[in-house]
Amino acid sequence: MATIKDVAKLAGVAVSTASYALNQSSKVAPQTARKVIDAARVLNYQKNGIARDLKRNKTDTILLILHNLAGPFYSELVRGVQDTLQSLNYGLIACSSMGGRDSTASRFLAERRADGAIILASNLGDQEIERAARKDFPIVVLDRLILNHDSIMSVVVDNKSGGYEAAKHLIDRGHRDIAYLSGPLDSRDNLQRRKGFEQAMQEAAIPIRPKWLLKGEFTRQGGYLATKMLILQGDLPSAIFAGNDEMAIGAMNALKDAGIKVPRQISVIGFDDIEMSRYTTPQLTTVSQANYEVGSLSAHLIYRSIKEEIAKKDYIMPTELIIRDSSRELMKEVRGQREQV
Amino acid sequence: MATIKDVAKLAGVAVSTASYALNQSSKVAPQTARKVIDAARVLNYQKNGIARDLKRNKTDTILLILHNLAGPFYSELVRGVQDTLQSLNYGLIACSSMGGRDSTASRFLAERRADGAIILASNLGDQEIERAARKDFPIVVLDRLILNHDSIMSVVVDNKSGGYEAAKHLIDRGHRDIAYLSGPLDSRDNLQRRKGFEQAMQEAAIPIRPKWLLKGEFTRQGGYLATKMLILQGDLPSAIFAGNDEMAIGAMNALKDAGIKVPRQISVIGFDDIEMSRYTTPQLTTVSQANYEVGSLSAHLIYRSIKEEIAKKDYIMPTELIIRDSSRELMKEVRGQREQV
DNA sequence: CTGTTAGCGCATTCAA
DNA sequence: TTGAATGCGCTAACAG
Repeated sequence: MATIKDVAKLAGVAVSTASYALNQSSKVAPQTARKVIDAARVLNYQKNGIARDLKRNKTDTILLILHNLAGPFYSELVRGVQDTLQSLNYGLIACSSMGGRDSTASRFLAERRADGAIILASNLGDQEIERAARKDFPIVVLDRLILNHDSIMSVVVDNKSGGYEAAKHLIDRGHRDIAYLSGPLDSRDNLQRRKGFEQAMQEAAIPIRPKWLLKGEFTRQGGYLATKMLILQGDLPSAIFAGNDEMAIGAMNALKDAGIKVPRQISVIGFDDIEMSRYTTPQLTTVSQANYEVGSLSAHLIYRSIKEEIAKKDYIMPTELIIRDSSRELMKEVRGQREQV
Repeated sequence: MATIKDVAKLAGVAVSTASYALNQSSKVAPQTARKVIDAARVLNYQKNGIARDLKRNKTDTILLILHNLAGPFYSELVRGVQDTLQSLNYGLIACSSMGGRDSTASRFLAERRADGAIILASNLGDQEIERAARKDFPIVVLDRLILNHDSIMSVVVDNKSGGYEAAKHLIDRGHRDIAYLSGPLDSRDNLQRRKGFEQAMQEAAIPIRPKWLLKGEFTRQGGYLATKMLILQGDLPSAIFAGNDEMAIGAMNALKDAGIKVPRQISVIGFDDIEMSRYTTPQLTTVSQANYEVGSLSAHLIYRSIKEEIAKKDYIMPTELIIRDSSRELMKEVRGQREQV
């Protein structure tokens, strides 16, 4: 590997001159620059980015930490981050936090191989994140609230209000027997969504039946199994509110397998508005989050933190109910029937 | 930021001793090590990974280059890479090649910020890849064939045979009027798939009608628009072979919008077996690639190249036809009707 | 405009 | 077993 020294030597100039020339500094005469550039080409010189980072003490790169690089994740969110950082002239690298303390994410976080990080990985401990964040290494967390830390900003979706809207949508259409398909209990998202659900039920004075509170781990399979159980129980609700779309899809699969028609016999509603939710049969009613905006905002926050133009602040983003075909008005006769039970 | 110097000072030892202690070397007395570890904890010391990389001249990290981090990409492939590298104790970072020479991918490639790269990004030039690859920076390319370079290995899917199988499947079921929905003309994948299609047509002595050769850029929208055009043309084929699933989905949407039933009135077949292909209505017949294996193999190849246990070699992976519901036997009466045309 | 020089933080060699 | 010294490749302050 040719180094800048070799280039300087071949061009017959000092290393610093070569460096200036290679970095398009105006301090160097055009002809000298020419010589340097030529020498670099001849030697097929490529700057060593690592040495550069070490010296400059910055990388112009932001780290995006996902639980699993192989998805499913919010592609709109990533797109928001990607577009924004590109326009700010920052690089973006993504890595996974799978594997605990040995994960690439943990390594990069601890060893500070970027200028900041955006984290969407619930398996990373708050503590680890808090230890990594500093003034010169701001972090935006997307899936949790970490307050009281000067260099950590939280951007969260208003899950509670989203959950409320979703539940209200069902209630307004005559549903009273509603099951909630829960995600992991340690997930903030899940908790908030459920709180919104509970609030709507309470306002409508509908008691929540424990046997219609199921667990599905936010996965398609989890939703499938939980719904299977629900079906086996015999006493089906008239609607299922799934804590996320993946589980809702699993639930619809289970219902389909059991010959139960959605939405004719049972309504299903999800949360997230993942792309697939437009391609299920029937199309899934769900709650949408402004994911692109979340991503873009996160990138801006990191950027402005680095440039120290910003005081720490946290954000709560609104949600929007997307009504599609998997939910519908409870039929009158069924309503009557059910009330007899 | 505390550096190793601070740790050494606090522990009352030399920097080298601190370094050894921190790296679990056996050259240091247990009690000395203890002191160092404690000092590190007190100072909340975190090693500077960049300095370490510079000194060691390696990063223990592999770079995965995707055209667009925000997908859609082959998640099974990424999973294969991810799992394998993790088991080999290598880190994985992913970045996008969007933005041409300013992209993070180009920077990382040129500045060699990793120990090797796996590339699945057709917008990167062969030349750029060739310039980056060296003995100590092996590259695996997945979407193209680059031979004659000692440090570049190609792992490609047998697209031609896949295209042949898909076309044959249609032909065997009585279809003769088949449109081919093409991806970007500079895409090797697309070209090979089409070649397979042409071969099958030729063997069956079916002429290829230029007006049924459409372009869709491998995107859903591209497939949608191309199919819209096809419909407007008036003379519909009895089957559409889309160069990838995204376009096939776009095509099915266009057909649905026009009230044309799949597969009753027209068969559709895709390529890739993306996850969504199981969730379309009807489910999409397509060609599957062993993506997990491709990813895993690529990771192994990089690893073994780094460890210099390997001679350069290229791989062609087989495909498999996945028959679902979007394709079916051409009805006899239609067959007759068509033959009159 | 150009050259000399001092580190960036760390791992590692060589002496002690 | 420990410590002093060196250099990875680069940038940037400073001096000329």
